[in-house]
Amino acid sequence: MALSLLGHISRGECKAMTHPPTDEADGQAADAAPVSAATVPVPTSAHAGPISHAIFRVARLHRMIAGQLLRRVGLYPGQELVMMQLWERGPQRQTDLVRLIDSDAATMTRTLQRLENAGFVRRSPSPTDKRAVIVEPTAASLALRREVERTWSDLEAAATGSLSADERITALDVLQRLEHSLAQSATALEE
Amino acid sequence: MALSLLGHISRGECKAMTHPPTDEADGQAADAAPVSAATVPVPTSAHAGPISHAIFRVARLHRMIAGQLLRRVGLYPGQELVMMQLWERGPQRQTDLVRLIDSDAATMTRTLQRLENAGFVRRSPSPTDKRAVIVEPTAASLALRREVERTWSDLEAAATGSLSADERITALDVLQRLEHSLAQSATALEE
DNA sequence: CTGTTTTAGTTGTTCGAACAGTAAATGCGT
DNA sequence: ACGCATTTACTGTTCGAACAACTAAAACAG
Repeated sequence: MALSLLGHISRGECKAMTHPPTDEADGQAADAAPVSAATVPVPTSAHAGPISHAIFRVARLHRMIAGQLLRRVGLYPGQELVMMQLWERGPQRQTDLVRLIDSDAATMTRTLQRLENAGFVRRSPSPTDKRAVIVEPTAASLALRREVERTWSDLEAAATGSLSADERITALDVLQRLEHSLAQSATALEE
Repeated sequence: MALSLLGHISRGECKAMTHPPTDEADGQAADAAPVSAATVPVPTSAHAGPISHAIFRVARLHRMIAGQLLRRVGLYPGQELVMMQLWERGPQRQTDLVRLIDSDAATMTRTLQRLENAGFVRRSPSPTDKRAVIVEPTAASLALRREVERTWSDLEAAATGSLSADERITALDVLQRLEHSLAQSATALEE
């Protein structure tokens, strides 16, 4: 059963979102405003934080679809980011990748070990810095590049497919406002 | 170093998003349209899918902050969703929780085992269905409820703190459009 | 009633994410 | 030149997420 993709849609009351694409379109207004009764399986969290909850759902769906698309290419989510950096910027130290991808050194180490085992990456000690490891994409990995790029455009299409040009601009604006807001909170949380 | 929170902000070139809220507002047009030079550390993925990439970043920040807030309460991200369902709806079978949270049966099993070890949940065999396990919140867990609810409102504030009422409405609308779009794609990907 | 299918839950495995701790090399100030 | 903080990378651990395979019980069909 898993999440099986669109598992989150399976809460039956979310009418306009059931699999048969029969009646659609009116979906978003319908299940947001009314809040319905207490009988509706709207997760508790929706009361407390509608936008947080929406972010959560969008994020999960987005990640899920990305995972499905990447699976076809033979990568796990996250690995594609590393490969794209390597393809675009060439050989680098792990630290550089960590900074660019904005990831964790530990995660990067293990992800690169897996990419190395998969044959997509070669790692060699840096001649100038005995601590550093230089990472570079293998020739074999180059065959993936097109597929990964197509995956990204597929993913973008999945997210924005039913949006007009104006809506996409609005979406980007909203997302950046949210990011800005979250980033501010993150700084506050830090010290 | 980890992600250290706001690690992703540390790429200095992302002007309109640096901590000092000095010049903001113009952000989305600035780093989306021009694409700048090739020297800017805008992740490769941003070219291919600006909205996808924005979703990804918002999702990560959101999850990161949620993790920080939940840590104070003694829960891991995801566990709070289970507890909230239990608090609001009382004893349930695992399957019900899986459907409500929209999670995975395997994940639910292990999450509940951990919550049981932490003393927040009690699990007992169902008297009517020998397959099922009834899960209920412990008395000890009730002390958490307020804190978790405060966590959710804190998280909502973190995401929407710098947004006006109108912007929040727009944000919710956008997120629901994105969800709808992604959900549609998910169905297409399924069969 | 018997045989098949569906449902509920568990376990195993492989991922990334995050935190802590470690070791080695580098760099910097005195 | 020495000492000390920083940088770089790795390991261990615990999470959730996702997939596969499996058991046992229930529901269903004939």
